[in-house]
Amino acid sequence: MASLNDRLRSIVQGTRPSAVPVVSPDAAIGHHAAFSHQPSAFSPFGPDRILAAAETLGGTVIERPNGVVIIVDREYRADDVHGRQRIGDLIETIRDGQDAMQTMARAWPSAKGMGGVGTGGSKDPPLLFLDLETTGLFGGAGTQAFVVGCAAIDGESIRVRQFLLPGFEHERAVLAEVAAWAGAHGALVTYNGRTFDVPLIETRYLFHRVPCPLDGVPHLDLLHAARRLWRGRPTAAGPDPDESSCSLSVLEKHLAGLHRVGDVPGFEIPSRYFQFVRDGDARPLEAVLEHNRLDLISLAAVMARAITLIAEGPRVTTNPHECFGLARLYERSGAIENAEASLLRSIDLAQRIGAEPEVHADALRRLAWVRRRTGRPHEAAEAWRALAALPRCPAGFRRDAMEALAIFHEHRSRDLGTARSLVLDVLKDGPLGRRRDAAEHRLRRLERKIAVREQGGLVAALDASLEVSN
DNA sequence: CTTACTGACTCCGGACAGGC
DNA sequence: GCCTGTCCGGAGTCAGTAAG
Repeated sequence: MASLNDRLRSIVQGTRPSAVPVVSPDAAIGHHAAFSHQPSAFSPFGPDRILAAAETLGGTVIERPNGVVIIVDREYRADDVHGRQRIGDLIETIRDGQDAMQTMARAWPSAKGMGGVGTGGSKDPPLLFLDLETTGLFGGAGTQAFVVGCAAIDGESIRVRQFLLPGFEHERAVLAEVAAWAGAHGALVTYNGRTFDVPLIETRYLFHRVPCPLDGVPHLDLLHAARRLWRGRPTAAGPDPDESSCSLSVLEKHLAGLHRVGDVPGFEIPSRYFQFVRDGDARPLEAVLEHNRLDLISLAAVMARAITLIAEGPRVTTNPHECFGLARLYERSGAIENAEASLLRSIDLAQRIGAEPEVHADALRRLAWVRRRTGRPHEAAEAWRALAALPRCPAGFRRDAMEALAIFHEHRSRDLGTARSLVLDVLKDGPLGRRRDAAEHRLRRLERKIAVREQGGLVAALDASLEVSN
């Protein structure tokens, strides 16, 4: 610490810096210690507090013409674990995940340009996992990011670099450092970043009239794939909305088995930073930085699980719910064969477990839709029949099945009697509004057709008997 | 608490097919 | 050729939900 103070004094006195580096060398980006800034840049509290804060947080300080940045670097090595996940396994899965990422990109085209972007393989620029800690949730020009957390795969490790804003007046310097780092990376991966992180950081660059380094960078927001795969999943404790949500903190427990100890609740994060800005004591921020690092690694863990499911297919899950979500994801991406295989497995799993009438019914209904849409009405009818016959089938699903079967029998198999009795069953259910109107309309039409057919039969019989008598 | 994005749902119009 | 019904995509609406 004495050396830091020496260095600090030299800055305050406007002399050249001593030989002690205040930033870790980073050849890829080309940082060099150049601590010659005028002391006025360190308001509201002095440079000693910034250096002390960096030391408290295990970081380093770099100075730029427009301000000062605290940088905290951490490395997660292959043998480290995140919950029950080995970091090395996450890295390997993500590295090999190119095809699965493209599937996600096709499913959510707003993940602009993910196709063709590497996943951190030897020739690709590494993915940039991004997570901000901000002064609030409210967005707009008043909310600032005080930690820009970035993670990237580097060899056999995940490297996390956190850019901490030492005071509001240093924002331009932080943004410039982030831009330099982001420029060395490829596609962006976030959690709810499309709504939160990216618009917020774009606003900050816009505010300072500086080009945003994320403009035009391919972006995969994992929230949407996560919702597709895991939303509304039942939990061991029953239907608990808190435990079946798709927040990152809930998913990391579910997917990676990570249980955080002493984690900072999100709502507390802004106030810890305001406290730091007031008194310069960085200790409350240690937990905030740790929270941010865990979020970044969890983001990678969620991504790895999604990649495994998409790449390996439905055989790697024994959960009918997850399997159904996988089918929906494939369907969105246009991989209809994979979608159908996943639906069949979901149905099979639900049948074996026997405890999931909703997911079972949902999968059968989806299977029927997929088959009808791909021009296989007879196979679709099989699925509708299985759905209508499902024990404990939710009423709405059964009604859909009977309507679809009535259409099938009227127009495809030409079994008007079966169609009519199905419509009568639908009407017994007491549908309301347009559904009732449609069913009554169908019934009248079927009865007309049946009468015509019977008349035709009578005429034919009469003709035949006349022919015999002649 | 705010914001904006998504998905589910409904409605509407056009394309198409089949029956008469 | 007309009528009826289905299918499909696009537009509009609304509720739910992540982020600190």
